[in-house]
Amino acid sequence: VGDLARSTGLTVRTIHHYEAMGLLGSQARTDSGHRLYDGASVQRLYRIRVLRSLGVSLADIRLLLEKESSIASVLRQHLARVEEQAEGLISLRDRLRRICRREDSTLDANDVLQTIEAMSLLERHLDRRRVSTSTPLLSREAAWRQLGDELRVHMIAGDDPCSPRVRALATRARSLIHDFAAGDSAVVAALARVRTAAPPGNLAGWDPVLMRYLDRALHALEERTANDAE
Amino acid sequence: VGDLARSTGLTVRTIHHYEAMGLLGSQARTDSGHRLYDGASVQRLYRIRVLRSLGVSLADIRLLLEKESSIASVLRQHLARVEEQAEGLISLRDRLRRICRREDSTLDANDVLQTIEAMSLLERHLDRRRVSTSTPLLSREAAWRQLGDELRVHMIAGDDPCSPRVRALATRARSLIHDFAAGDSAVVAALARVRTAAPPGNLAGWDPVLMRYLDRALHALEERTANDAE
DNA sequence: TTGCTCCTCACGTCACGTGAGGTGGC
DNA sequence: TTGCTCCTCACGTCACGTGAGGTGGC
Repeated sequence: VGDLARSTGLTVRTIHHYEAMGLLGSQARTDSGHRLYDGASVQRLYRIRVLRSLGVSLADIRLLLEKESSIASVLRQHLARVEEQAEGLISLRDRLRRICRREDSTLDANDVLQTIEAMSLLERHLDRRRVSTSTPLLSREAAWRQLGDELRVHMIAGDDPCSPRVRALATRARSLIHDFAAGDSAVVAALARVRTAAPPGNLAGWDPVLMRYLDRALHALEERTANDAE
Repeated sequence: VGDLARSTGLTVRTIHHYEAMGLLGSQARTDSGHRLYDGASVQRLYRIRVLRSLGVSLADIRLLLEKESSIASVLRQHLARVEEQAEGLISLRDRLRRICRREDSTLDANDVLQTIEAMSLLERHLDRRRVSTSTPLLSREAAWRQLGDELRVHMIAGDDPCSPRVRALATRARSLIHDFAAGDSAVVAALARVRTAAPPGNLAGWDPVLMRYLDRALHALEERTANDAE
């Protein structure tokens, strides 16, 4: 009978479900059809409960109980899945945080949606680069960090973003950006949008204020290039 | 028709599903019953797609599209859910990592399961404490950190865990432990098990080696107390 | 006779995927 | 006539929750 439920902390329905899924062997029945359980059932349910608390699927638990696979391998496989899920969820969380942070002021739906799309486009681009590119990410990050440090000096000194020294740095930044984008102008545009609309908190030593400063310098650079072309 | 599918990157079935869920208004039909879509449909589907990529539910998206709620509020609510999920998943991931790390050597299923249960018992206890206790967690952590620093000196010096100085520290540790357990002996036992079987990597400045050292000292202390009692 | 537990279906959850079976346009 | 697209059901997913309707034991 299901005093079992009370002693295991499960619901009766859950126990029936486990039985239907084949996690409990066939139980003895009383004349009236009521199930009879013994200590082994309690033990079995206890194990199931612990494994379920880790999120292991009933199918995997069944394999385990049938001794067709070891705890070690099941848990390791499960860990792999959880790692992947957690990574995805953390990245989603961070994207949402960045969007929600700035969004109190600017409430235009279209704008927000485009920013979101820019962010996921960049994420996809990063993933592609991660597998395909030969230049290690670390050296790129070092280049950005170096550039950020130099640029910050000018920003703190209050230099005009159009001044020649700053412009030289902006040119370097632009080249790094185009290098990263690998000829994809959508990536360049997405970078520009994300940089102003939902800047990452701390990436390679850059902060939002510094990014805005770079943005002004890049704008100045673009205008100048346009003028030269005329 | 569903060239729409190709131009939005969705499957035909997905579009039909969205329509069934009320996310697309009623479409015009051709004589033969085929649906006709226009630019507005593309725009609508584009928005749905972006929001779905954030994991927003179809129900929430519908509310948004019907202007019954703002993007800002929907995204903030969604963020709250995601934060909670991520927190849970991260804690699960960390528990699994700690279990899998040691588990290659000791493969006894019962042992592993009991360790898992000890870990979740501690987690629950921590949660309860977090809301009920008046002593701030930070001061407890500081006490542990201080104790760890002192103990490490003895460990590095190669002092016997039974020596009087170390024993004094172990007594302090035991008092901290009982304070944390608040009279619950199951918590004390769980702590002992987790400490040896699946120690956290870095908690308040403690590392597994230091924990094992403390463990030996505590054992020595217990034996001595038992002897005194005789 | 009245509560209580037990039983067995069976629908609902969430966002679709995947056939199943049939019809219109080239 | 032959492919292709389109249509509308409808089942399956995962771990149960939640009644629905009926029966045995006190």
